Amino acid sequence: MAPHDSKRYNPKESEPKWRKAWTDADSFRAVADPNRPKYYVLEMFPYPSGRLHMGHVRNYALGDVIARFKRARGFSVLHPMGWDAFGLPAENAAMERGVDPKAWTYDNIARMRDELKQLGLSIDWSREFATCDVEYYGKQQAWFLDLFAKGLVYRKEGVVNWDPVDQTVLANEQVVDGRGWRSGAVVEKRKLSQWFMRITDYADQLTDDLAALDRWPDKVRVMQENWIGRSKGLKFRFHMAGEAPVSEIEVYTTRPDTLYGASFVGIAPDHPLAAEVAARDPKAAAFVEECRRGAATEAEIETAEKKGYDTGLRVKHPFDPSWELPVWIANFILMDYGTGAIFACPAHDQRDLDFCRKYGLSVRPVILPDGEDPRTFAIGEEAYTGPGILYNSNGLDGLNIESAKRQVIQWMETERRGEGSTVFRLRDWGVSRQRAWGCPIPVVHCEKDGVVAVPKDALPVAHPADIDFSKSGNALDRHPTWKHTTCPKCGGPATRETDTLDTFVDSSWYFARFANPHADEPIDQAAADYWMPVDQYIGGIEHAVLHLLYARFVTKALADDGQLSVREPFAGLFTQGMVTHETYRRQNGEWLEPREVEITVEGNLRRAVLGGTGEPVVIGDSEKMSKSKRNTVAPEEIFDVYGVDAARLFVLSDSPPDRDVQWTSGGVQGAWRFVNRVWDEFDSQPQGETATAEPDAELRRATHKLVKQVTEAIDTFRFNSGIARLYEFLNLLKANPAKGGSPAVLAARREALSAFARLIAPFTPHLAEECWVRIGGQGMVVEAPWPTFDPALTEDAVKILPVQVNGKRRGEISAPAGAEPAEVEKIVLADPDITQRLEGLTVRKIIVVKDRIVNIVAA
RNA sequence: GCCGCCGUAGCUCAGUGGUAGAGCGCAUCCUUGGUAAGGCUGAGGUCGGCAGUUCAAUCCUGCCCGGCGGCACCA
Repeated sequence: MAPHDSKRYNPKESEPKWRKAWTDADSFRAVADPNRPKYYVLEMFPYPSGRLHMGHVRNYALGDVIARFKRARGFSVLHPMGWDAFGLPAENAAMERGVDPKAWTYDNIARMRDELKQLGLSIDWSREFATCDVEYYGKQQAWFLDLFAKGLVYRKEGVVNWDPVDQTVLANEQVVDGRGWRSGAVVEKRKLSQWFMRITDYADQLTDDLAALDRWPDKVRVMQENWIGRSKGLKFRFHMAGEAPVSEIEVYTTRPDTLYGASFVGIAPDHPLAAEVAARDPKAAAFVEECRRGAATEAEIETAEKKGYDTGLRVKHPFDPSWELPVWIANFILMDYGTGAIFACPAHDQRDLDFCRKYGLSVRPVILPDGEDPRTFAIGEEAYTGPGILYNSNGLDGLNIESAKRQVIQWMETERRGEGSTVFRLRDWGVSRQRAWGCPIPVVHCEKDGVVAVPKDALPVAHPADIDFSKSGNALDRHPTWKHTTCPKCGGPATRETDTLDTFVDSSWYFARFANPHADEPIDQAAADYWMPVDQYIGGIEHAVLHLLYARFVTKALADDGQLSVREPFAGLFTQGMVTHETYRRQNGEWLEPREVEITVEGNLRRAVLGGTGEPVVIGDSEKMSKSKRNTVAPEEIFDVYGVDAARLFVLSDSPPDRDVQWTSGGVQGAWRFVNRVWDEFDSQPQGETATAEPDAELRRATHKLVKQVTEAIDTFRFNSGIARLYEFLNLLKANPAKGGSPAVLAARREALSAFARLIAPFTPHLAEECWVRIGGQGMVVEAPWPTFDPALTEDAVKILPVQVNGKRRGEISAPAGAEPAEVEKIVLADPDITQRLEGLTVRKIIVVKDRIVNIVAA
C-alpha cells in the first residue's frame, strides 16, 4: 500500500522540465511525410504588443488541443507561429518615446515569444517569422508586383476614408459605424491618389465559393455574403424628353417588374448630370453643395433626412414615350453603387415612398397582394414589398414578380435599351497607408515614365535605418534621401512610392509562407501543395469581413497566377469567444482591478468592498477584459500561482469554445484542484506490479466509454464537454481507490490511468507527462498514440430501464442489454412495484424502446 | 426594419424524443502530520411563456417574451 509520503504536484518544477524535454526531443517539428495524412492547425497570429493576455491563452490553447490530438492520432501536423508585426503601435511608441519602431517591435516579439513558450504549446518554432522581417515583406513585394503586372493592382484618385487620428486612409471594411476600426475616430472623406487591389474581380467567386466552406460558421459566411452584397437586376437607359445636356440616363434596378409604377428618376448629387445641371442652375448648385457638406462622414449619411431637388429635366417612360417622368437629384442615392441613378417606384419601396410623400409625387401600385381587391388596394405610409401579381401594368398584368422581371429584362435586351446585370456592394480594396512602419510599395514615380515597378532583382525595397518619427504624418515621405532614386526604365531621376501596404496585406498570405518560410519564391509550391489548405483556422469573429475576406481573395489571385494550388486558404474555421471578467466600480465611478476588491458571500448574495477601506464596490456585468475597465487578469500571475496547465484547463473547461468564457478566481481554483486530484489518483496507484486479475468489468466499461466520449468531444470542438466527462471519471476513480482496492479494481485502474493520462494530454500536457511517468508509460505522452476503445465495451451489459405509466415515471427495472420487447414486458409485469401501480387499471398497450424505456398505457 | 444565435440549479454552462447533469458557490459533518489544504453527505430545477404533433416534449413545429451579435437609404 502506497503511503501518502509524496509531495503535492508541483507545476513550477514539472512544467519547465517537460517543455525542455519536448524541445530537446524536437517533438513538434512539422515533417511533410507523404505517407501520413497531414493536418495544418493555425491560430490567427498575434500582434506583438509585448504582453500576453487571457484572450491569447484561450486562442492558442484551443489550437493546441487540436494539434496535440491530431498528432496523437497519427497525423503529420503543422502548427506554426509568427508575428503580425507591422502597424501603428510601433510608430506611436516611436513618436511618444523616441524609440526605434524596429527595435521596439523585436523587443516585444522576444518578450511575447517567451510568454507563449511558457504556455507549453506544441508549436514548430523553427518556422517562426515576423511580417516586418525584410525576408518576408520582400517576398510580399515580389507577388505584389506579379499582381500589378496582371492588372489586379492599380492606382486611382478617388474619395477615400481618412482617419484623422491615425493619419491614414482606411479600406471600407475598416470603417465601422463611421469610425476607424482601430482608432475609433470619426472617419472623413478625402480625395486622394491611392493604390487598390481589384478584389471586385473576384466578387462572384468569393460569394459562390462560400457554399463549399462547410466547416465555417454559418454566421461568418452570411456576414461575408452580406458584405459582398451581390444583387441581380437590370441596367437600362431612359431617353430624355426635350432639351437636356445628355441624351439618356442609365439606371440600375432590382425591380424591373415595377417599371409601370415609376414616379421619377433620381440621380446622386455627385452624378455627372447633376454637375451639368448645377453649372446652369444656381439653386441646383446650392443643393448639390449642401449634400456634399452634409455628408462629410459615413455616420451622417446614414441618419440624414431624405431631400431632393427637381432639375426640371424630363425622361420618357420606356414603355410609353408620351409618359414623362421628372428627374430629381436626391441625397439618398449613392454614386458608387450601381449607376448612381435609379427610377423610383414608391408603392413598392419604402425610401421612394418617403420621398414621394414629402414632395407630393404620384404613387401608383403595380403589385397586388394575394386576396386584395384591385379596386380598393391602396398604399398608405408603408410600401408593399411582398409577393403578388402584376396589375396596372398593361402587358405585364397577371404575371408573378419573377416572370415580370424576366420579361422586362428580355424586352430591354431585345430593344438594346439595357441588359441584365449583377451589381456588388463590395468595393476594391484600398491598400495604401500613409505610414512608414509597413511594407513599402515597390514602385517608383518617374517624370517621364510615370509609375514604374521596381525590378524583381532590386527587391526588397527596405526601410531606411534612420527614420525620424518626431513629427506626425508619413515619416517615410519626410526622410531626406530614401525616396530619391533613379527610374529603372530610363535611368532618370525618380522618387519612390512612400505609401506602405495595409497590414491586412501582410496577413493575407502568411499561412502559405509557413509551408516553407525560407523559400526563395514567396510560396514554395511543393511544400504548399502538401500543407495547404489550413485544415483548422482559429481566431476571433471580428475578422469575419476583414482578414478572412482579404485572405480568400489573395489566395485566389495567387492561385490564378500559378503560385498556389488551392483556391481557399482555410478549409475549417473556428471563431472562439472572448475571455470576460466581472467589472468593479467605486461609488465615484472609478474602475477597480479585481485584485483591489474583496468579495464576500452570504447565501446567494455577493457583496464587494474595496480592500483595506471597506468602501462598498458596485459589481458590474462580466465584460471583455480590457485595460480601460481594469478587469484584466495577468496570465503570468496565474501561471505563477496555479501553473500553466490549470490556466489552460480553466479557459477550456468553463464554456463551449465558441462562447465567451467568464474568468473567475473560483474557476481557476477548481481547475487547480482537479490537477491535484488527478495527480493523487496516479500517485496512489502501486508501481511496478503486473496485473494478476481480470479487470473489474464496470470500471473497464466506464474507461472505454470515457475514451469514446472525449474523442468525440474533441473532434466536434466541444472541449468543455470532454473535460466535464474527465471530471466525472475522476470521481469514479475516487470511488474505486487503489488503497485497499481488489486486484480486479487495481487491474482496471491500470488501464483507466493509461487512457486518462493520454486523454488529458491535449488540455494539460505537462501534467499528462508527469502522470505517464508515474505509471511507467513508454517514452513521453507526446509520442504515445491516442487511446482506442472497444465499442462493445462502451455499452452496459445490464440496462436500467425506467418504467412509465401513462407517460409518468413510476419505477425502474433491470434487463439484459438488447432484451426483446416481449422479454422486457415479462419483467415489467412481474415487478411488484409496477403491478401495484396498475391495480384497478386495464393495460391498453406496452411500449418498449429497446435498452431505453418502457411506457405502459393504461386506463 | 431584415438575418442569425441564445434562454436548463444561485453563477458559468453540458445534455437528450424516453431516469435532468458538471464545475463553482451554498449548507451539514469529518479531518487538523497533505493544512493559505483534504474529504463525506446534502439542499437547490413548472429545462423563458403559450399552443400543437406524440404513448411520451426540456428536445420536434408554430406563435410570443427576453438577451446578444451582424447588416441596414445598396435601388
